[in-house]
Amino acid sequence: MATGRTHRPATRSRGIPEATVARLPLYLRALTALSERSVPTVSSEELAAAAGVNSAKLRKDFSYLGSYGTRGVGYDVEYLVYQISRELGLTQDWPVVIVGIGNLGAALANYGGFASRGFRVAALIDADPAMAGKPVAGMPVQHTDELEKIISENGVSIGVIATPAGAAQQVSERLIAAGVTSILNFAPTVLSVPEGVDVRKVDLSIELQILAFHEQRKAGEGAAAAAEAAGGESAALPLPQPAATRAPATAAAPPRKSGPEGDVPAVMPA
Amino acid sequence: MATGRTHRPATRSRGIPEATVARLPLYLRALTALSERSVPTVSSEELAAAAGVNSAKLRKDFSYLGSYGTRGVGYDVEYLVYQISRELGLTQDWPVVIVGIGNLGAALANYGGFASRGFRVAALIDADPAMAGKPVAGMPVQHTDELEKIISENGVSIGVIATPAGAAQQVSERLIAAGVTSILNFAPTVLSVPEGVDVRKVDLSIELQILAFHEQRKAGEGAAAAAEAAGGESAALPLPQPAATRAPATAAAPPRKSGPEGDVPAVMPA
DNA sequence: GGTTGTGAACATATTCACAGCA
DNA sequence: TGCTGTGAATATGTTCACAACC
Repeated sequence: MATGRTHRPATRSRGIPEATVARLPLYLRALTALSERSVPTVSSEELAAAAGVNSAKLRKDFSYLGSYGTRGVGYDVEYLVYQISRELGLTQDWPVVIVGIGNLGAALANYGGFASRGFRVAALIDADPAMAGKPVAGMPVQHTDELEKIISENGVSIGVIATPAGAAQQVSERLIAAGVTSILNFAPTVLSVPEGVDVRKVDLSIELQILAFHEQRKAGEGAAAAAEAAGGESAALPLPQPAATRAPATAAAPPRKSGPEGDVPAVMPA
Repeated sequence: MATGRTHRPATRSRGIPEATVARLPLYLRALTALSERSVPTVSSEELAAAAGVNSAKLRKDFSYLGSYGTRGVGYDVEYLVYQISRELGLTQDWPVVIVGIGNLGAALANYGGFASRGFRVAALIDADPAMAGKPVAGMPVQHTDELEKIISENGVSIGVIATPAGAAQQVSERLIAAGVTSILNFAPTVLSVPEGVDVRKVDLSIELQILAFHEQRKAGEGAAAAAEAAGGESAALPLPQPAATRAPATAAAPPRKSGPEGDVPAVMPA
């Protein structure tokens, strides 16, 4: 059951636009790097370049947070780091559980930039009894039976799902019932969650398919555009040949519309 | 020196809006599931629910592809699978290389939904000589020295970067010089690439920080909203206590603006 | 009757361009 | 003079609501 939606309906939480929120971590990372190099101030232009956006966008983004810059000078790096951290809620430490300790879960557990950036891995959880007790990233894996206890004892409100697709919905339900209200989902499924729960998804094959779409387009028509502005270190891009440049070797004739007999090409074997 | 941007400037490739392109894989996945259950047709309403979007959006998205539905009936599942696959360029097989075979790279290599969905792992590449020859996901890891040869011999145009952040820029340059024009970047860095090259990034800590932002907001004000529509199996959400409900235990007094002396709170240890 | 396809209305996001201030 | 902060202009995305059609 639960026909609920997946992303909360863009509530424009307090005034800061979603698009801006999504870029704050980027700015924060760039600022942290500057801070480590003891750079005292940056201009919007410099910071924007470091974060990979344009400066008008960055200035507008910052304007939602307040007036933290100095005209004619730029932004104080340390001060901005603090303000953005606070805005993102990183001045407190968020305990996080990772459910599903396969290759991916282990990779996530080992990910360094975790603890350092406002998050703490409270537990690693897996359904396989054989995994229980085994140390991953210096931490014993715990069995799914303990899930509810772990969540409530540690006050966990953010869960990461790295299970197979089939288990994800059920895991999310248990997490939510136990008190989790934000989920980062690596499993390739749409999660149905009640209102008030945030879900973000990370999906390899979706990303690849989006890239494939643009690749196809490049190969198709203006295959010149790629080489065009190739200034820099790359000498003469050899214009890649993606297997067949644009001849669908699979799939013979596209079935004519409204003919659901069944002789349709078997794209997508499963 | 490449001051280039990261995402291509939303070229509205051929007419299909980016936002629509980003959802096509979602529809495709839902349709594939229906196809496996031999469901012959779906309404926009049903399919939208399965994909986690609303039906108006779905219909508008499909309208960019053409008129593939039948009024009063719905969409023919097989036919739509074919059309979307074709639109995404999945009727051909894209060879892909994965660079950086650590935990994450291995996880990606083992990801099943790879081969089945229009992509083929052409090679696994790692800089560590000790890895060379070792089989991962039934495939020998090859050394970075071979990168250029692998790319050109296999006509690879899509590369996946799963290296540490420090190596990512350089790897991307080599990939691009060798002919890659689309990159999926898992390393937490902004890549500078020449125009014509597409980069998509997947970044754990950015996603977590976005979730933290919304979490903080929930905890702050209307902490009631979460419990509100909690219909279903979850009995009485216990309103999680995220460490400190809203008291920045770290960071004492926010440094006053334009005071770059250095007594700024040490948020973000690194 | 039921469902698609789509203009029109609305909402969000980006970019421009410049006034205002250090 | 140099840079921020922001209104206004534009572009993109979403939703509504209904005519067209099966």
